[in-house]
Amino acid sequence: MAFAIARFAEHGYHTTSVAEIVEGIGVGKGVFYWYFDSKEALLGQILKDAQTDLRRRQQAAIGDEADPLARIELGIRESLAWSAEHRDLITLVQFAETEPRFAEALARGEEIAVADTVRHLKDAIVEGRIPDRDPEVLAVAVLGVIGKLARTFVHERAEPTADVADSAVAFCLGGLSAT
Amino acid sequence: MAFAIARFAEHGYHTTSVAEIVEGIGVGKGVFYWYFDSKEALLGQILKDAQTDLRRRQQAAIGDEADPLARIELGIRESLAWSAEHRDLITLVQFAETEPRFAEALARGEEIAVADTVRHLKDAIVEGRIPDRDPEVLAVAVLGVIGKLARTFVHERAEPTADVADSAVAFCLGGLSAT
Amino acid sequence: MAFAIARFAEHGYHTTSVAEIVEGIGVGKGVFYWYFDSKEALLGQILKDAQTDLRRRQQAAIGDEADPLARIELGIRESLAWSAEHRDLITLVQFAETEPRFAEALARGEEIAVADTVRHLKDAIVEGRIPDRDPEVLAVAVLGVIGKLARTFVHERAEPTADVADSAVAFCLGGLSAT
Amino acid sequence: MAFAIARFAEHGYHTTSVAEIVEGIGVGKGVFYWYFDSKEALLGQILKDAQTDLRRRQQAAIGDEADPLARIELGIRESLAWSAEHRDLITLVQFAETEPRFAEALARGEEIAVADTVRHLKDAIVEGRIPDRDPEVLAVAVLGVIGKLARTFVHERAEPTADVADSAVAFCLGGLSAT
DNA sequence: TATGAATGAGTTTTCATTCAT
DNA sequence: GATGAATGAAAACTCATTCAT
Repeated sequence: MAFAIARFAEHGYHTTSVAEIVEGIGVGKGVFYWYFDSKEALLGQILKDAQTDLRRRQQAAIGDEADPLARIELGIRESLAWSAEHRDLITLVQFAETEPRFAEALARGEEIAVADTVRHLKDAIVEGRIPDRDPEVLAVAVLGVIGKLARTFVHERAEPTADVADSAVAFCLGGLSAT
Repeated sequence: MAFAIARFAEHGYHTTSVAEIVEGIGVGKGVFYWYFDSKEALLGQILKDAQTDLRRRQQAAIGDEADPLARIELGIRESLAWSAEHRDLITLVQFAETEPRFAEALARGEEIAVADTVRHLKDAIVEGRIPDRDPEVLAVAVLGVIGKLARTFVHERAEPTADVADSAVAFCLGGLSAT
Repeated sequence: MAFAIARFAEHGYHTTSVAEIVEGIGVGKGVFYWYFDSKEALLGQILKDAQTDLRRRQQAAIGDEADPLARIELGIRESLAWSAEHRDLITLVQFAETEPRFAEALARGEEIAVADTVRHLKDAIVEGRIPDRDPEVLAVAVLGVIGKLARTFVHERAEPTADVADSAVAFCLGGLSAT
Repeated sequence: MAFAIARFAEHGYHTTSVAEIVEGIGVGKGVFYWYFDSKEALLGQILKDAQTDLRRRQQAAIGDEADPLARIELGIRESLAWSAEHRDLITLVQFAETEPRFAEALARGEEIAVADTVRHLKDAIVEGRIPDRDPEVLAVAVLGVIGKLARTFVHERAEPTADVADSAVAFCLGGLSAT
């Protein structure tokens, strides 16, 4: 799977053949179809694992932090850190969203991510920390900032993610607080 | 081209065949290759036209507005309005970014979009309207918000774009002003 | 036709499209089909004209020469001279022989060429100038020498055909006289 | 390959499709591309093998014969015998010479064939067996006789090759000895 | 378990030919 | 007489998937 992720991200899903993948890891085609029902199933598995892993990481990072805005900040930082480690997956998700058969599966994960953020935002609104605006829109805006910054600045092994993370946090918290 | 854009966005670029396109518009296969060198060239042309059109629209909307933050607001609103009218193109761009051969061409357009925004941001910083932070990062964050909101909320013929636009503007200006 | 001959010889018959030809001479496709029923008919016409022209030239060169071996020598020299002027046609004939639909038409021309030579050879045999061997085989051998030398040494605008012609004549007359 | 050779020779290279070939031998289309990179590569391989095989046969036939003219005679007879067994290849080579992309590869084989013959001729000249004329032209003339006779008289499974071979040898040796 | 030759439907692309203008 | 856009059959080639070994 690791090899497939790298190839898909580098060459594109459709332009990477199963032959290329099995050749790259030095096994026969049969072994591929032993582990995956199809090429499509492989990508499905990759996407599912990615979403699961990111969410687990975010939850672990947030822990039992009580402050909702602090929870959002921790989520943002963890998302960027995860993105830095999994650049290829970002690309793959972006592609998968453009084909209906994959988009469907992704939509559920996206909903969960939005729901997580919405929960924090509602808490913050209730506590009077941020003005009362549609939390769903705000959540999507935050995810948009993170995703785009991840795609643009989090290069393969670049360390300076810290600066970008600071900016991202400031921008998002500022945006959320705007009246 | 209009038909191809719709099909590509709906079914995916690779999963839409040239046969499907020409059949859909009721012409022979040869006519496709009379107007386009290849399927790849068709998408290239679509992307190029899209970027050109969006930029023209933004510039027209901004006009000679003197206030840099107002220019950014106008740009955001126009981008969302354009996105509402060209949902399919948003999807196509998203896909194209994931395949190297298309990504290259897109990169130039993206650079221009960022540069446009950076110019406004620098003006705003000089005028003391927003704090002095890396304008490139801020510009990308703004584009991230717009893109994600466009993809998520600007459904095919939904009118309520106005609300989302208000939120987007508030969020972005708030984010830019954050210290 | 001159342009088509050049293109066919340079790129091959099948790899040269009608579009290429009409574009090269700056006319529309319609005009091509006004003068020729098909691409195949064009090549057929070219081949026919070529055979006719070569034969006319040979007959003119031979004139009313009485000596049969002198007639053969004149024919050889004229063939090589003609080949020098029509290198492209040599290539085209060579190709045409390899496709049944063209080969048939060529066969008749070839038969005539062989028959012409055979007549001279029979005269020479009757006069005791050369030994009595199968004149058909001898004729073909002579044509083989001429054709191969033409293809190999008679380059586009090379003058030194004279040397080659001398060698060809000597070789052929020697070969015919061999016991 | 054997089937392809037969079809190409019978119908022409361009007018024989890959589909026709695989259908003829009762396999799927993919198997063709498993063994050959392209239709072009198939012909390339056929031509290469043919040249290699013919040369091997000639060398075997000539063995360590000391007399240069005897070597040439053996070469001529072996070439005609080989041609009788591989009529189709003769046709294919003839076609291949008319398309630049194949002609290039053939040219090297032809050079070798000429060089082989030139070597014998030079020996014969040094030994005073034949007059001192340009051995390259003589070699090409000999190859022309062999090729044309092969194409014309060596029909599919005709036995009477012996007569033709005798004539060919006589003609060529006579031609070489001509002053 | 593992291999990789084989399959064949499906894809992009070409191009001789036609015909409305 | 000319044009060149349009046609669509046919070609080369790809590749996810299968299965005998």
